[in-house]
Amino acid sequence: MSGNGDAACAAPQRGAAPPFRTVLLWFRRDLRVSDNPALIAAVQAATSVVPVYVWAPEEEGQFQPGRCSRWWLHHSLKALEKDLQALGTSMVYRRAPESRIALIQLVEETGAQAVFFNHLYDPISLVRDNEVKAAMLGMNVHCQSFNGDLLYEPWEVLAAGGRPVTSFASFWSRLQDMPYPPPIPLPVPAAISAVPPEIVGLGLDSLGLMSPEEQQSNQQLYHSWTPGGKGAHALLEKFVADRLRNFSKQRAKTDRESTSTLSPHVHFGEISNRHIYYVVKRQGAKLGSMGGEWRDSTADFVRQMGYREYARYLSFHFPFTHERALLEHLRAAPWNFDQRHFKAWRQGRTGYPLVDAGMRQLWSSGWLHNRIRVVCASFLVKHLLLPWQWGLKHYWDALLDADLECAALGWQYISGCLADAHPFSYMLDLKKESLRFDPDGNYVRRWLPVLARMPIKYIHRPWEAPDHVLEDAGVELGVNYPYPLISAKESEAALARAAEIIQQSVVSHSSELIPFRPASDPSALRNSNDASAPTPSSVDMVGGKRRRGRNGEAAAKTAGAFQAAAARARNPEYRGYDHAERTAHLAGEAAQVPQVSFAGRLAGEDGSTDPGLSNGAAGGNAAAAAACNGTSNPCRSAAAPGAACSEVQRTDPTLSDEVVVSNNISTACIGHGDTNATSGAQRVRGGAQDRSAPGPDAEVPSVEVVEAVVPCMSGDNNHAVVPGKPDAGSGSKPRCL
DNA sequence: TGAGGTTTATT
DNA sequence: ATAAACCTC
Repeated sequence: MSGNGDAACAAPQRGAAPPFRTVLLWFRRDLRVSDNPALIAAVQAATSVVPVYVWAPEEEGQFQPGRCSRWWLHHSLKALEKDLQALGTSMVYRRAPESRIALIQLVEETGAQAVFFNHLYDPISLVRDNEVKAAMLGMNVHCQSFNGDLLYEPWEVLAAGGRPVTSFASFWSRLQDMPYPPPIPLPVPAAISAVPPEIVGLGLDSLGLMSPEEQQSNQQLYHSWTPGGKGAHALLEKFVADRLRNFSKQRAKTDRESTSTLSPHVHFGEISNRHIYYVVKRQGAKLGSMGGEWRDSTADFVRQMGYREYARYLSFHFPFTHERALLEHLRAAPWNFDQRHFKAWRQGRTGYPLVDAGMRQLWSSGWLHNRIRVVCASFLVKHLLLPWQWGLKHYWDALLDADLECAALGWQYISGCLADAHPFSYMLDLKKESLRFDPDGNYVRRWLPVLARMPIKYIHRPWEAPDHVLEDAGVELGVNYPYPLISAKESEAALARAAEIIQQSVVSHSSELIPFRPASDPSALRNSNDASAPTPSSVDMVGGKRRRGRNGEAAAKTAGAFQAAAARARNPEYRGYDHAERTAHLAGEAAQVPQVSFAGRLAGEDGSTDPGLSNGAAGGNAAAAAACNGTSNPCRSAAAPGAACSEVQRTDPTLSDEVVVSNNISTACIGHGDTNATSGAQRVRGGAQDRSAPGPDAEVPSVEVVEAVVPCMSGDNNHAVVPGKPDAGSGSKPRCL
């Protein structure tokens, strides 16, 4: 008995009165009634349970969910509401600038003596949840949290010396050698007492998760997806019955039918991953003897689940991986901060059909097959030498299943800043990938209709096609489909140069500054105090002067682990190893390093200049245009709204685009974490990716690139100035090869 | 059969 | 880069 079983400690003795009169059940990304440890515990521990969902996107900073993600959240909550109603209760919705504030209010209104919730592991939640606990402690309210998301908690899986492991292989083998199984899924409670009538919340609709302007863009989502636990379980059943058997062989196929497509369900916790784990395991055990493919496929699928598990593990132990590289050597990467390249990538106008098809599918459907995510991400980082943080932010804004921990792991993997990934210098072979994942070109044809009539031979490299072939296919390079943004040769050379610069930096700094492989640094985690918290437990008690039963000690350790993780997340200097001795050096370096961000704003392009971009809103980009005209300013800061952009606005005649570039935009925009054209409030409701208004070009992720060493945007010529790179300006002009 | 080359996956 | 899996002679 482990994990969920511990939840029983909160249960009353049979016949005895429950220890609490009222418990707040705080839902977050555990939107389900089955296998929900916090829910079960609350039902057992309280006479009255008040389920609550707080919509407080502002506290997520620049990682507020995008349109598709919010659409999903809305419908997921709706489905949960229905499930709760069937059990006899309802959801209390609140809108607040901070979850903590709403919870404090609700505690006061309900007189709740306890708050129960399930753990989250992203850096933002680590901090917030600990602040919530502190607040509850201050109010003498019991606060108890549970493992509702993972097979094993991050502190249960440690290397010798209590340090976290830093390679997936060791993580995975440890996970499989654990002496006890992952928590067994819990049942749906028989009934939940109704919320007292005097407790009122908002209606789901008035949270504004979907805005009217987005409705049109959201229409197609209804056809492809069914958010909610019921949809999730149906999907899992179908997957196990139809596709699991051949998962190992088929999953590289890029059409949607090869994978489980459960990720958005899993992200919002509509279905417990432990449930999935046991279903798949059982299937493998049952049918493993019937053929190797069952064994391979179930193991393979569970391994994919392991990546998600590992992502949370890394995020917990190194709560900066969504913005800084795990291996520090990428601090020296000479990123090519080129707005035009970044924009072309987002719009799917790089001239490489597989990448462009992927980027258009991403933007228009919110979904991408994993392999295509890899191809597009790799193209951004390795071909265009753009910082992976920019790509991460765009994926975050566009993906239906956007998940910060998985994003951090994926992008760091792509960028070569994990100990067990490709080295930075490795470049994906696009030719090969195209042949492997889209041999017939059907994927490209589907998402790039302009290439629909290209013969197979040239569909992945239209720039090599003879004129008459292009003519027959109705393709005019440079007109309705772009020339490659950068040639394979050029990008290879640039990558090699970049890798050299990085390598030099590593060599010259490694002794005193950069442990190339922090994984093997024995001083790793010296400044964390969670090394002593490996005891398995799902129960976390903070502030409970009440029950410190037999699990009290383990619970205290769990709380300690979370406090330590929150402290790490709060500490901007934390890099997974003792940082103090290097601070001076870093501070010296930081003084010469302008913080680079971007607040590019391109107006009036979209469909009007690119007929191939079917999703563009031709001529309808009023919001973006207004943003650049100063009607509303994309660069806002609380202190000086609109201060940053006007002085650096520039027009680039080669693109008929207004390009807003700034050197020190970060100081003005970054703190705010939001450089969208719409106001903060509008953005929350979804300005971000509303296709009926701004297209992908209007989406301006503000991502602080803190690890760059020198590159800065030149206000003069709008291209990155990269030391050691002779033709630094080469990326600034549209390419016609 | 096994040495030796080739492909594939790595998060 | 590197190892494992997969070919081939």
